[in-house]
Amino acid sequence: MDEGMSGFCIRNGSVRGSSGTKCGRWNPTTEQVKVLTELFSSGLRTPSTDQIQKISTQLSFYGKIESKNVFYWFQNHKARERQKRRRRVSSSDDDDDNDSNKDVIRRTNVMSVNSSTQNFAQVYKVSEPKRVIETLELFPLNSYGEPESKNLRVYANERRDNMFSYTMREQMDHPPLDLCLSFM
Amino acid sequence: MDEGMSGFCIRNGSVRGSSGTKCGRWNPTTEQVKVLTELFSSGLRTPSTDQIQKISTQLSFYGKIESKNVFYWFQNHKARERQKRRRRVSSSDDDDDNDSNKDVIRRTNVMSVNSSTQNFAQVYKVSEPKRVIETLELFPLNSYGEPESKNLRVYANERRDNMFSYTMREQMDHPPLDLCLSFM
DNA sequence: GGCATATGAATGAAGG
DNA sequence: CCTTCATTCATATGCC
Repeated sequence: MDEGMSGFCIRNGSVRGSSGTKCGRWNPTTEQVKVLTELFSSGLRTPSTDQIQKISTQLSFYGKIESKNVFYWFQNHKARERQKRRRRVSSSDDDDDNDSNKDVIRRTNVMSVNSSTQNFAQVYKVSEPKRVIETLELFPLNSYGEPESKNLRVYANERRDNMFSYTMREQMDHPPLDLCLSFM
Repeated sequence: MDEGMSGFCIRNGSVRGSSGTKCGRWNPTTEQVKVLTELFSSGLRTPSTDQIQKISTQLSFYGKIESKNVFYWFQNHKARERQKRRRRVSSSDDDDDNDSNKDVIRRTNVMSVNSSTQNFAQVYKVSEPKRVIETLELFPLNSYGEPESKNLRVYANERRDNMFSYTMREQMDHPPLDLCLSFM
């Protein structure tokens, strides 16, 4: 409804090219897609608002991007993967569309954190002033068997592999930007 | 979960999409969306069951609709408006935006409505929070995206014939408030 | 140039 | 209210 036809791009007279600055809808750069894809394959499927923000901020280095783009990207990517599986499977093979692990990343943790991690708007629930600072729990990745991570103040290099210590060395020619996607 | 599908592929009258009017889920007509949007921008956020019922009844004139559709519409609209707000806080850039409900009338397919000008006896519970209602501004008939001459606020008397006159006369037991909705 | 596919964006419907 | 899933719409892009 609002934007109607996704045309927020008020065509400033310099677009419509065929490269880069297209207006209208987000056009991810190769690097952005790459990072997003890696995050996804690491198990991140439904990033929290916080994560979205961080990812977005990091990716903005490669080009214009907004939080919602990240949000949609994950939504779509997940949905399509499932859809594909759904379509092609149905063979009732062993492959039973095990998507139940969708919450593999979140669930269990994110929600319980308070402090700055309010989800979209936990504001109304101004009840507990409990701990203020805590550290967000890292997402469990492929194992939830880490319930004891009380001291989750883990950082990039210390993590298993669900975290990208992106230090683009290769094709990088931009500022540091070590993308430590340990967000959350 | 008992509603089942209620799917009715209805009329193509002025359904938004351009493609096949899929059935299965409610596909609001532009008029319905318009009214809902106006109600929302007037301050209505969480209509009571009673209001939902009435709104639904009135909107059924424009096409199939059920109470639950109205209910969901408000829930979603409100939630998304909020999310949009939240998300908007990142993106370093000064992404100026029409955060206001610029509500574009998607297709403006102002079909000729057999305007029966029903009396939209709507119970606008002038409850606590907002009370911004007075008269809804008319919309630019069949033009969209064009500059709204600040002053084209037309009122009831000027309405053509597809306008609802919110005049709660019947079950009214609250302040005046005549909501003049102009449809297309 | 249209048609086919990929994918960004939107939103109805639930679940919790 | 908050989060998520399923569908669908709208474009961009690639192929012929």
